[in-house]
Amino acid sequence: MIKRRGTVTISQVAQAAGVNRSSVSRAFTKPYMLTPETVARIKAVADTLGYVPNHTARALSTGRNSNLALIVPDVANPFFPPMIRAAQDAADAQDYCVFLGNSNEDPSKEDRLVGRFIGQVEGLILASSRLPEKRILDYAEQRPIVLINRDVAGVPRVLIDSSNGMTEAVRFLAERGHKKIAYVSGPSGSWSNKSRRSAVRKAAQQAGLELYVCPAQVSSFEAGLSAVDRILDAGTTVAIAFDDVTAHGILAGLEQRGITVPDGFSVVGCDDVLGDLTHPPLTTISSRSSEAGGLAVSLMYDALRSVGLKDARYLLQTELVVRQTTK
Amino acid sequence: MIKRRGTVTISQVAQAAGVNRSSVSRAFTKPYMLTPETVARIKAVADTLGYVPNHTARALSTGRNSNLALIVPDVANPFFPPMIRAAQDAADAQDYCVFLGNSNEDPSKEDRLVGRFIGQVEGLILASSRLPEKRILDYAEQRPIVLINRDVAGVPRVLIDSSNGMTEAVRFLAERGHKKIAYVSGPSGSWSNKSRRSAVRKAAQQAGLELYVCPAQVSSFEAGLSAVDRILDAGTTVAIAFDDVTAHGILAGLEQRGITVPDGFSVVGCDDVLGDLTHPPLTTISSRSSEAGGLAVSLMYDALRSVGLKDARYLLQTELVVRQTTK
DNA sequence: GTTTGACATGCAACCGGTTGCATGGCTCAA
DNA sequence: TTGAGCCATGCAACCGGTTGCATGTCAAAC
Repeated sequence: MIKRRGTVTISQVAQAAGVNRSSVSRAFTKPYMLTPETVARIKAVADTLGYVPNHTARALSTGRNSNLALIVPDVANPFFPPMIRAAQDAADAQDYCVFLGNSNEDPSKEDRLVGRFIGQVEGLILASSRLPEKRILDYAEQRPIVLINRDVAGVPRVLIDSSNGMTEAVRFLAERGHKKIAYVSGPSGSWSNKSRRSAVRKAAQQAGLELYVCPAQVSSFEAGLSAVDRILDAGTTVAIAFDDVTAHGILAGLEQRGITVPDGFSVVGCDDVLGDLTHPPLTTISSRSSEAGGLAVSLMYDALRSVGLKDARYLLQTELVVRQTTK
Repeated sequence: MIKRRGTVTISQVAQAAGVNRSSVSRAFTKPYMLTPETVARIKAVADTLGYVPNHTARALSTGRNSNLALIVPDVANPFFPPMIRAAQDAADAQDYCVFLGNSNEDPSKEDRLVGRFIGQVEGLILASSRLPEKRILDYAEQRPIVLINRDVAGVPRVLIDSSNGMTEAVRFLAERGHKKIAYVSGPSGSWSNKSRRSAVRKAAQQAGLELYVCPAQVSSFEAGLSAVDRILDAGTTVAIAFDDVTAHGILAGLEQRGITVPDGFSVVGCDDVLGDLTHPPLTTISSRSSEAGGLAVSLMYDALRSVGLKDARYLLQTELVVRQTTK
C-alpha cells in the first residue's frame, strides 16, 4: 500500500467533526439528507483538514467513475484534433474525464488500448476503428461503445458521409470537361475510404468518366507524394484524394515535376482540414469532425442512461468546397 | 450500486477453482508465490468465466492506478498533437493510461481540469500551463507534476528553448540588411512568448536593429492576419512571429495587400509545425515538441519512483530553419 | 524418528468511500 | 398525555481487490 502524502480520509473528518463516516459522505453527496448546520460544520472541518473525496474509492462503491475513453488512429492527423476537442468539451460539461488513446492505425495496438481502458471507463468512443467487427461487438457487450466513421450494425455510430460530397465533386469535374479521373485511396481498413471510393466509382460511372484507383495506403503527405507518378502514368487529369493530407502530398509531387495546378492538373481533397493553407488553396469536401466528436459523446450519454436505440446511426452530410485546385 | 452486466469477481473465480480469493489475486499479480499448476488452474477457470481484474478495486487497495494526465491549452494547435502522441507512446510503454485535458487557454478551466484529474492519476503533465505559480506549487504538493514550457523553480520541467533559435534568426536578418524588425507576440501568460520576445529584444539590440513589438494575443491565424497593418505601419521589413500559426496569418494578410514574400516583406515563424505547407515555405525556428512530450513522461517516471531532483530543468535547444520567406 | 525450515495456501484486515436499514428524538394531533 | 410519524443520524455491510501473518505439509537434516 503506497501512502499518499497527507491523505485525509472520510474517517478523519468524521472523527474531527464528531459524526459518523456516513454523515461526512452524505454531506458531500446527499446534503439534503442532513441539517444545513451539520453540513456546514462537516464541510468546515473537511476544509481545514484539506479533505478531498477519493475518486477511486467512490468509483468502487458506486460502480460509476465518470470516465470515457476516446481512441483515434493518429492524433497528429489534423482531422482528429477538432474532434478530440469537441468530445472533450462535451464530456467536460457533464464532469466526465476522457482518456485519449492513439492506436497508430494498428489494430492490435488499438485492441490493447481498449483492454487497458475498458476497466476504468463507463464507455468508449472509437474513431475510425480498425478492429474486426466481431471484436467490437464483443467489447460492446462489456461497455457501451460509440463508433465514429465505422459502420457496425448494432453499435451506435456517427458517420461522416463523404459520399454525397464526393458525388458532387465528380459531377463538378465532369461538367468542367475532365474525362479520366483518379481516386487515391486511404487506409485499407478504413470505412471512410471504402465509402468514398465507392461513391467516386458510382458517380464516375454515371457521368461516363473513366476512373483509375490508386491502391490503398495510409493517410500521409508521403503517400500522396508517391502516388503522383502512378496517377500521371494513368493519363488522368485530376486526382481525388482520400483526404487533404494526401492531397497535399500530391500537390507537392506535382510541383516537383513542374506541373502547375490547376492548369496542368486538378486536385481534390477531403475533410477540409487544411483550410487555405495549401498553395493554391485546396478544393475539398467539407467534413465536420468536431460535430462528430460532440455527437458521439451525446450518443454515449444516451447509451449510459440506457435511452436511445442500440442501433443509432447518424449520418453527417458533406459538400464540395470549391477553392483553387480544380479547373 | 450500479451492477455491471456479467461482472465476474475474484470471489467467483475462487469458488469455482476451489481456492481462496487471495490465491486468485496472487495468480494474477504474484504468480511466483504459487505452484505453476495452481496458477494454471486458476487462470483456466478465470478464462472460462471471463474474469477481468477490476482496475478500480485494485487501484483502491494498492494506491496506484497507472494513470497520468496531460493538459494542453489547445489540442487543435498543431504544436501539441506530436507532443501528445509522444507522451502517449511513452506512457503506453509502461502500461500507463493518459487522460487528456484541453484548457482552451483558460486558467480557470485548467484549474478545474487539474482538480478533476488529480484524484485519479499518479501524476500530471501540464503543457504551457497558464496557472499561477502558487497554484502549481500547491498541486505539486499533492501529486508529482511535470511542466512543459513553463519555468517554475522546484517543479521538474522541460523547456523548449527558442531563444537561441530566435537569436540566430535576428542575426541572420541583420546580415541580410534588415534594419527594422517586428516581433508579433503570443499569449500573454505564456512562458514561451516571454522567452522568445526577450531573446529577440536582446539580439536586436546587439545587432543594432530597431524593434517593434506587436502586442500580446492568442496564437491563431486571425491574430496574425490582424497584426499585419500594425507591423506595416511601424515601417518594418520583417516580422518574427510567436509561432508558425501566427506567421501563417501574417503571410495571408500580406498576400491580401498584394505584398509578395520574401521580396516585399520577410516573415519568420517558430515551432516548425507547418513544414513547407505554407506558400512560400516558411522560414522558422525548429521545435521538438514530441521529444518534449516523451521527456516529460520520463521525468514523471523518475518523480514517481522518487528518483531525480525535484528541480530538474531540461532545455531543448532549437535552431533556425531557413526556407523561403526570408530575404 | 524428531526437528527444522521452506514453501504453498488460507485467513482476515484493510483501502475509502456508499447506502439500506435501524434507532432515537422531536413534533403534532387526538 | 400519549401515540404516530417524520427526520437526522448512526450502524454495519458492501464494492473487489491486496497483503501481512498464520497454518499446515512435506522434505531434508540431524
